[in-house]
Amino acid sequence: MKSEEIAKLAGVSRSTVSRVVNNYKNVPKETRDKVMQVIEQYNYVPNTMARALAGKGTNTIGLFIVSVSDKKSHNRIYQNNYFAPFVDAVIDLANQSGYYVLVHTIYEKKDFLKITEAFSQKRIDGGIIIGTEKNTETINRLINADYPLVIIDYDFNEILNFNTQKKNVVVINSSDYEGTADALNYLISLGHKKIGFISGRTSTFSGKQRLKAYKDTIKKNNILINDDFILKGDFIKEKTRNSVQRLIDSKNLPTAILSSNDDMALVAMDVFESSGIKIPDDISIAGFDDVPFASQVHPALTTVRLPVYLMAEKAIEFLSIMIKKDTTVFTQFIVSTELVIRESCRELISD
Amino acid sequence: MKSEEIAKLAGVSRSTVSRVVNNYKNVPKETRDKVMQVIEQYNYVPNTMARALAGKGTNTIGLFIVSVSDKKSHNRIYQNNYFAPFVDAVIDLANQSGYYVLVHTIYEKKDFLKITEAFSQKRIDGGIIIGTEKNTETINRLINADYPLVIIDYDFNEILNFNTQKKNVVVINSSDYEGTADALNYLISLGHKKIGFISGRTSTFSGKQRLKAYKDTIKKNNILINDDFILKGDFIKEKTRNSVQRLIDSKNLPTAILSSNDDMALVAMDVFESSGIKIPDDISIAGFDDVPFASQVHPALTTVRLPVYLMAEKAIEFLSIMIKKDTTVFTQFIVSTELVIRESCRELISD
DNA sequence: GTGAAAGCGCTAACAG
DNA sequence: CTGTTAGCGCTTTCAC
Repeated sequence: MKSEEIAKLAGVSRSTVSRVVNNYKNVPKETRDKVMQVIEQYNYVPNTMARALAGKGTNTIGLFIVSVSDKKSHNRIYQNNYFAPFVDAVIDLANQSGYYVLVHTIYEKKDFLKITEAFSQKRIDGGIIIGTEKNTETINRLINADYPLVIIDYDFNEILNFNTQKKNVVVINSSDYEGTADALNYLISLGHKKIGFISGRTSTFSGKQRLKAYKDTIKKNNILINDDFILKGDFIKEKTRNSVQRLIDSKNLPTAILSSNDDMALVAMDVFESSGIKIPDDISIAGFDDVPFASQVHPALTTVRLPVYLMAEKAIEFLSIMIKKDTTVFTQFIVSTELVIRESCRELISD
Repeated sequence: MKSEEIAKLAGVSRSTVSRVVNNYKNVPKETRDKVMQVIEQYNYVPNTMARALAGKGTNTIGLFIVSVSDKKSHNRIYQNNYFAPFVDAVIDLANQSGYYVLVHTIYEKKDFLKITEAFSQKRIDGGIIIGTEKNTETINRLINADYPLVIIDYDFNEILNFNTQKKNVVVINSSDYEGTADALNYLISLGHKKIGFISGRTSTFSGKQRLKAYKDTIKKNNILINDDFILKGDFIKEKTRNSVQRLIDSKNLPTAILSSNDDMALVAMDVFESSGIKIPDDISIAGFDDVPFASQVHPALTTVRLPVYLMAEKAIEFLSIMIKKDTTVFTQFIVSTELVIRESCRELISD
């Protein structure tokens, strides 16, 4: 069923059918109704490929998940507690808004080409990029081409520096700095002074912010920073396991540890308990993200909640606005985190 | 950069460029090399929309997640421990094979149209359908249109009945019946005789099979089936919570319970423990699926592992074969489950 | 072997 | 208001 046939059946031309389909105003109600009836009767849906070729959008958005690492074994998304819920939420929300979603993973530098390709081939009307290690060059090319773009967890200043003209971009970040400070202040209020930190990948905006907030907050409270207490985790479980084990072997433990994310906090809990170190009795642990696991583990993990669903909602919302070209939007949107106190931290009773 | 420009630069016609791009044999190596060089130099990629319009495939597959329910509040995929890993695995694997993936959720009957639409609009070359409540009518229409299709968890006999001609379909199921029997036999070997069952949605093939296996196995072991011990869970957490609570209130507990999936088993554990009923001391519990949670909960859940990743691999593999049209494939593929014994079941010491 | 030309289904500028 | 016409970029007969 093509527009020509509908036209014939309705006794009009293809152009008129097109006008009706695209909701042009200059079609009399009578004609419109006549055409619409035939369209509905035959369940006609215009061919998207032809539409796209002729210059219209494709009604689909791209979701790119980048997880570039030096390692051979990549951190596959299906086993990542942070990506997975976001991905699924985006799909769900986009579909509800009538968009198709093209999802693509990026594990190597050359995969970035897939993003530009998807845009230049008109496969997508707009895109969302999430993940570690965003490629600045690619991002700038996309922005300069004025493709509607939403970037999750990215340094907005980088965009400001590279782009004099404001374009169609929105960056969505969370209050990583404040969230980290909140958690730390909570730990300090519990009487902790020897507070360790498991850092994430600092090539990530949030990873960088959380580490900075840790150092700043510790200093601000007149606590001496002990570099031995800053563990490298890089958001990778295996690496975290090793770092924590080394800390245990050093026989010099902090009384509390804040982790840059829950996945690493959970690993730490596991390693500590295997070594007979009880949580929260012997050491307090807090995380960041509030992944589903966090609340179901024993003891339940105290953590800083990242509103993943809200972030997905905002991403779709902004992208939708940009695609519809009602207005151009260039902004950073910051969602608030929230400290969720559970059972993994205890008050330090000073003698 | 379009084929015409490449043609000009290479000193040939668009047709020749097309032939080179599509790997036609009747192009002399010399010409091919000449064209290829220009293509690579300018990083030319043919426009997929135009290609699709002209009759070629789009190099993208569709992934449809159906979760139809009578309820208003749908069981969103992003919070479903069974769908999420499969979805993510499929995306990952498809991307690795060079496919783009279009993901779509289906929450209402009318959403099924999106599947046929995606195909008829040539948005996708093939599709994978997973989830509850598959719409037989839609599926038959798709099969008869000969669209490459992989269906997860579906009764193959339904397809055999409705389709005399063998078409391009493969159904991927797991050994639900055997897996259930394995778990039950394990429980029986532990000395349990009063074994309850939390059933899933019987509108699902796996849900039906698991229930059937439960009844058969219990009977086969000369144990009387107590209908009070068969709890309705329908793969829904809230429903499960209520069913379990009612069982507790009845004061007549089985000594062990097998759940149709882990999510419900986890809910049951939670409800029991809230009522002061210890696992596995007071009651043994086993699940099905082996979701990531299962191994990290305390006590770790004994369950039947569903090889989700393998299922995703097979789905892509078969779909790929069908799309390439090397051969037509019509078959059912059954992946094996495996009993994973952990800590949630204990031997019943008879006096 | 390779180019010319038609066509995939749709939109948009141009007339009327 | 509405039909006619010319593309969008590619594939594919059909000749040469």
